[in-house]
Amino acid sequence: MSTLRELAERLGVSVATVSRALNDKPGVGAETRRRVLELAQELKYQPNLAARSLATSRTQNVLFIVHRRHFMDTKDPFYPYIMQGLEEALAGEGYSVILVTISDSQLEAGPTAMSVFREPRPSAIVLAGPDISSSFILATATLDIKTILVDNALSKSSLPAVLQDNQEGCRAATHHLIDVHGHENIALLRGPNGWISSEERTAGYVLEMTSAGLQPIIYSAADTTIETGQEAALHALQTRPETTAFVAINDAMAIGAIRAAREMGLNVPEDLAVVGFDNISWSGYTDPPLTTVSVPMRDMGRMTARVLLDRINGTLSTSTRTIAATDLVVRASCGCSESSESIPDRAADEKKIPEK
Amino acid sequence: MSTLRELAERLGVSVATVSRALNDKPGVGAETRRRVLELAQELKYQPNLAARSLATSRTQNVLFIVHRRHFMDTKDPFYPYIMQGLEEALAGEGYSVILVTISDSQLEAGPTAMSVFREPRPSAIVLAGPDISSSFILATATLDIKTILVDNALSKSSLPAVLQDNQEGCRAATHHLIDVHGHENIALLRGPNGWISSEERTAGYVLEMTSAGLQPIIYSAADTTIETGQEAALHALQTRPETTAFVAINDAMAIGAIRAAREMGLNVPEDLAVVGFDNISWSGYTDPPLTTVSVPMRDMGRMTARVLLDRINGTLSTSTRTIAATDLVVRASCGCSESSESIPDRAADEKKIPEK
DNA sequence: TTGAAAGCGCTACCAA
DNA sequence: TTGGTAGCGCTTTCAA
Repeated sequence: MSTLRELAERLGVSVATVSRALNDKPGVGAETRRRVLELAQELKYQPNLAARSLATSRTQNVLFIVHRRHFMDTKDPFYPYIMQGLEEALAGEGYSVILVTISDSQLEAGPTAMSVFREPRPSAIVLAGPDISSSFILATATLDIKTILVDNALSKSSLPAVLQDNQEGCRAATHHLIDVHGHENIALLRGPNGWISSEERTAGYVLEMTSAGLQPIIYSAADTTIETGQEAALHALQTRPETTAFVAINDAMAIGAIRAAREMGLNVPEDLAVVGFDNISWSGYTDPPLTTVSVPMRDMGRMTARVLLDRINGTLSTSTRTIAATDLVVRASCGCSESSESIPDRAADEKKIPEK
Repeated sequence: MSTLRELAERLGVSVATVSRALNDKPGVGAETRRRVLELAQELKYQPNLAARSLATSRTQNVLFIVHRRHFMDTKDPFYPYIMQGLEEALAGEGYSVILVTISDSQLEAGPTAMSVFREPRPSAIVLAGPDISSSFILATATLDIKTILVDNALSKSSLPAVLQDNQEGCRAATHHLIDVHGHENIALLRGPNGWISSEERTAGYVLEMTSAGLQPIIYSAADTTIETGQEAALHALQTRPETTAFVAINDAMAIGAIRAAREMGLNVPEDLAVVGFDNISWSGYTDPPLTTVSVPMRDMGRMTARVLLDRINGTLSTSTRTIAATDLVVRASCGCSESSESIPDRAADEKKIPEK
């Protein structure tokens, strides 16, 4: 393990100069810099992170904070994918990703009560999921650590956030039912209010319905599971038998809707069309295979890394929302024949929207 | 943020004494130690981890290393659960868990090529999954960093490992088919050789079959997915129509077997019984609901933490395998009526088997 | 543009 | 049982 001093001695310069050269800081002659970089490469110099952290009181770590109940959600694992994308993109940049799952009581106690925020502090913090309370977010943001939200956003704040295009995804799904399959009585199956993705998906549905001159019908359940989806769909089918299609806020509820249809003796998609959202791994194996909207989760992790790096390096100062494109995945539950599944993948696209 | 020196000055002792007291090291008077601990508590003293790492050349981090393709396996997410259990158990002990996903080329290049192994080094390394090559494992083990395997083990080595009770689980599942449902022509659907969990599960099946005087029939597929399970089951049904039950090496293959049955016009469980392994989250929602063997993944993460802490603290010096108990989850695909699903949960049990 | 040196806060060795 | 102190390797300020 070579050290700064070793490099300095070999080159006959001071450690300060070597440090400056290696860190791209001004005040080093071009030729000197070149020689330093060359030798560093040759000796495979790796900075000692503890020493750097001690001197700067910052680690090279990024905290991935997620609610304990939500990290590995059984009905819809979302955050592990994002974390992996983040890790893959950050590993090459010299940053490590630390998993921190927090409980309700920690959420309430706030970030300062957590030892992971002690000196030296992380380079950045990723707050993942809509169930991180805004008080926790706000408290974190005042800590002078780069903070970014994923699958969540604060309406009145300028915190950077990475989101999937919920509204457009749900709009496209609804549009498909209307335009391709000619449905008119399309009901939305959704969960409780408050989560940004639910709200945006609902907005997409409503937008498309009204712009097609159709009446939006919304059924809200207390949760977004197979069971609640089934219940809500059953209720919908009983109270409004004219319903011919469901847009579900996620795949679990969509699967519940298919079960409800079967329970009522209805065939999917002949008597009832169903579309979901998220494209979870087993949505292709339901009977019939589920038409749904895919969310590029790993890409969202990579996007998060990019935004973070931009902020850490000071390249990007304006606050932005980064929106990952979603894609309609057409299978059979909407009424299509399953052959047309592949739609060109624009998952890697991303657009940056300067906030306000 | 109080420092060691601050405590020392307040108490009128040296920093060395304070350090010893706080770290439970010998050479401090009982009364002095008490006073130090008291003041530390009062001031909420938190050691600066960078300083400690610089002095000891060890971080307080634990690396969770898993193959990039395997961390979030779409057909059977396993490691995120384990990682979460690990994190939960370690957070209170002052350790952080860093996710490191590695590619094939990194696997080949070995641990020393990775920057996460530079100075200061992690307190411990968790190598998760059977697709970490033994050369990588061996190289890691020589690094003088506490290393532990999860869902994997080296036969000729004394490395500690945490595993689920695959053999007993598969034996119990097979036993259930024989004993409760009277099947005699039971075939095993499995994947490629080499993975320890597959081998052990196969062994459990073979053990139970032979001890019941029945002939084991094994179908190996190239992978353990729904598709390969379906193919293998189809092949089995065509070549040996007398088959009345399948034991599948995992839930995905079991689901494939159910699809194959449907394809052949067979009813599950009336004409064909199927049991799986892993109890993945949607195994309760297949048609019929899948009888399977549950693996306490979060608990395995906690067990890993415990073994790690024992080793770090030097409490435990003998190398062990820690085996997490598995449980048969009886649903309907075996022929039972679904009511009996709950079997007392002994998931938290664990037994330690001194190696050799 | 370069160098010297003062820390950062802790651990661990050596003396007392 | 205690204290003094020399690093650990880096960043950064101040002088040259």
